[in-house]
Amino acid sequence: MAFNISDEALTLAARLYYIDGVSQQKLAAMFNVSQAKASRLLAMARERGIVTVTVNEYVARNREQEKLLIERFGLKKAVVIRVQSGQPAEQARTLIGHFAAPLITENIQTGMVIGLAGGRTIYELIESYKPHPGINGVTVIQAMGNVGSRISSIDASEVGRMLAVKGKGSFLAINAPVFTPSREIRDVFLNHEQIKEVMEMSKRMDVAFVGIGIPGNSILADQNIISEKEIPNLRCDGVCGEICGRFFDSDGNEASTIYKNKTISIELDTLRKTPLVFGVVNGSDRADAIAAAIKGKIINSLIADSECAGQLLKLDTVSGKGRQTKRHTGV
Amino acid sequence: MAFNISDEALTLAARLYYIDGVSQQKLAAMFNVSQAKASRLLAMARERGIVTVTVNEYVARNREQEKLLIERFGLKKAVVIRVQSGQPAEQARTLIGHFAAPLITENIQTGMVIGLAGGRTIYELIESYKPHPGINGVTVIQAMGNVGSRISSIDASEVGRMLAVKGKGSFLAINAPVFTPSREIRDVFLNHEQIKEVMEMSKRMDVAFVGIGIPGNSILADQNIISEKEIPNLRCDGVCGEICGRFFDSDGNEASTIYKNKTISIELDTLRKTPLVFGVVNGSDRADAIAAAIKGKIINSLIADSECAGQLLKLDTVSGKGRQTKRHTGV
DNA sequence: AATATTAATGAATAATTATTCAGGAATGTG
DNA sequence: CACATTCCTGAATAATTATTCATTAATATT
Repeated sequence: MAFNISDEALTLAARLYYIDGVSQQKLAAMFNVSQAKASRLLAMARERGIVTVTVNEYVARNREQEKLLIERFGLKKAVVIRVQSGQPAEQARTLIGHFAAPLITENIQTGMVIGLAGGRTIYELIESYKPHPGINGVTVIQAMGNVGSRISSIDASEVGRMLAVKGKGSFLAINAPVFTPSREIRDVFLNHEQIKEVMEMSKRMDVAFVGIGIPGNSILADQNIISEKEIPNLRCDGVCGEICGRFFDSDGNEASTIYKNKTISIELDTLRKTPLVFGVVNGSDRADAIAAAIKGKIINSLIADSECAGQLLKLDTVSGKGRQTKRHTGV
Repeated sequence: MAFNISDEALTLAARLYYIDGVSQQKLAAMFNVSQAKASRLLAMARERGIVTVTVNEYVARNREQEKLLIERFGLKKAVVIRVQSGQPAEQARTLIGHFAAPLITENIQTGMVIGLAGGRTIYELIESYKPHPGINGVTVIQAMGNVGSRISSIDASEVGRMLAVKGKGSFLAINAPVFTPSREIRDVFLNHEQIKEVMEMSKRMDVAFVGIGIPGNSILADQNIISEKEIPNLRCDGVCGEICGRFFDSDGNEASTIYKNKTISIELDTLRKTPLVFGVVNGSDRADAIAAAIKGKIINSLIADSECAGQLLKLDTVSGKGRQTKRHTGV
């Protein structure tokens, strides 16, 4: 019954299976072992490199665009995942998540403090993230309050929890809504011990991953946290984009909106002081917002799809104004 | 739903599946198709060569031994399949069948007349034989009468039938036992129209595959066609080996035994006139018999395992006598 | 355009492969 | 030597993949 597992034998098994198409069942009969063993032998053959599977290189990243982005926008890091033009957003997000995930692995070490917002692309990213086996403890900070009380898997609190688990670390949640009804209520929350702790810790962030929304399209709009009719007003207020529930103008400075003093989330200034802040984006409708966020130094790195990168690179050069916001006077 | 199947897309799919270990299910979700389609896409990627599976070369044949056999024994063709020493005979036969089968493909063309004996190794050989798709008609001749009336799948009649099917041709059976009780009965069979036809056709054989038995170990002994106590007598008669139920001495000349004139099978002289006659053998107990068959020009080619070939090559050189039969005077 | 023919597709299913689990052999340890 | 531990193993099962089959879409033919 025992079969001394020489490379010779494995090579024969692999040859019969992979080249000649002999099934594991038949292979097992030939070697007088169980099919389970045959499966294991083949796995062993693969491990030992007796079998190699080669796939024509798939060029997942657009290095050219990455280089241009870094040059033109002064980014620290840029990752551009290639997508087909017109590819459904859902697919694009999955691809970004899949191919950008190794970057997370690269940039997260034991002991780090990580700020994390929510959103579908960030979800995919963290979902695909495979921690280095050695990692042993990170601190994940929920970067913004909860968007609605019905928590879905893409919300910051869930995504953060997932990342903390993968990093064998702890998760600091912001147990508060992202928008409060009034400044006073916000202050009540901010003065709460739990939230103060989070805010304190946020100042020690090593890296953060945040999404970038635009008035009409963001996790906030999705969840009807911003009502439809509020959107034109935001535009009037000069809002170009949104990060962690904080709206900013085309220079990347926080805009004066009705939400400004009612927001519970990591502050833009905190992000500005964080060594590495990735904007994680997809879609070709928010190039202005991204440019503004970079200009205002809210983010200094980017994870995006190639369509998005393309739009960004089409903008008037950095010297010029990113301001292309169309002013609406209402709907 | 439709996904224009560019190499690009296939490469992505293949990369995700083969490199990143994404399941077909998930792949299907990513591409918005069914799992069935995912399976088909991957098959397409393999066909198009986007994916290649390489297995370290398994050296199935011992070319060195083949060369030596051809040189030393003056064989036309020799195929030696490597086996591990001590490998169970059953496994050895399967390997011989598997790796020698392409040789059948090579040597069988439409219109040929093929003589075929039975036996386990020949069974494996024919079982593994994959005809060239273009083949369209061969004539398969059962080379020896039936060994017992209980026909098993390894008997010449069954194996012959299988080969005829694969070659899209016809099968000429010998509807008679290999041994008859007397010379007279044999003659009755031989004078039967059906059998005469087979014998006539056998003179036109292009190629034949026959097993080589020894008194104590052959399909005949297995099936108790030769009784246990007859074996010593055969040895006394100078029998060195057996092909198609015909016993021969160490010079490869038919021996005088009680079976000699009671046998219904292709004649040794017919084999001698056949352009290509393969002895199909395995095991290390019949080197003498093989040498004798070659010497007597009953066979001119060989399909064997490396253990068998090794024994054969160990025999005193051709110049010498193959005669190493030990004489027994009884049991 | 109407019809036949071919190709493409996914749901259901069959076939195949990987994994779990429990039992036993081999090996190490007191 | 008794015992614990690890390693192997195959049966059963879970998971995955390939194929069948019926349907629909696309294309060609009249």
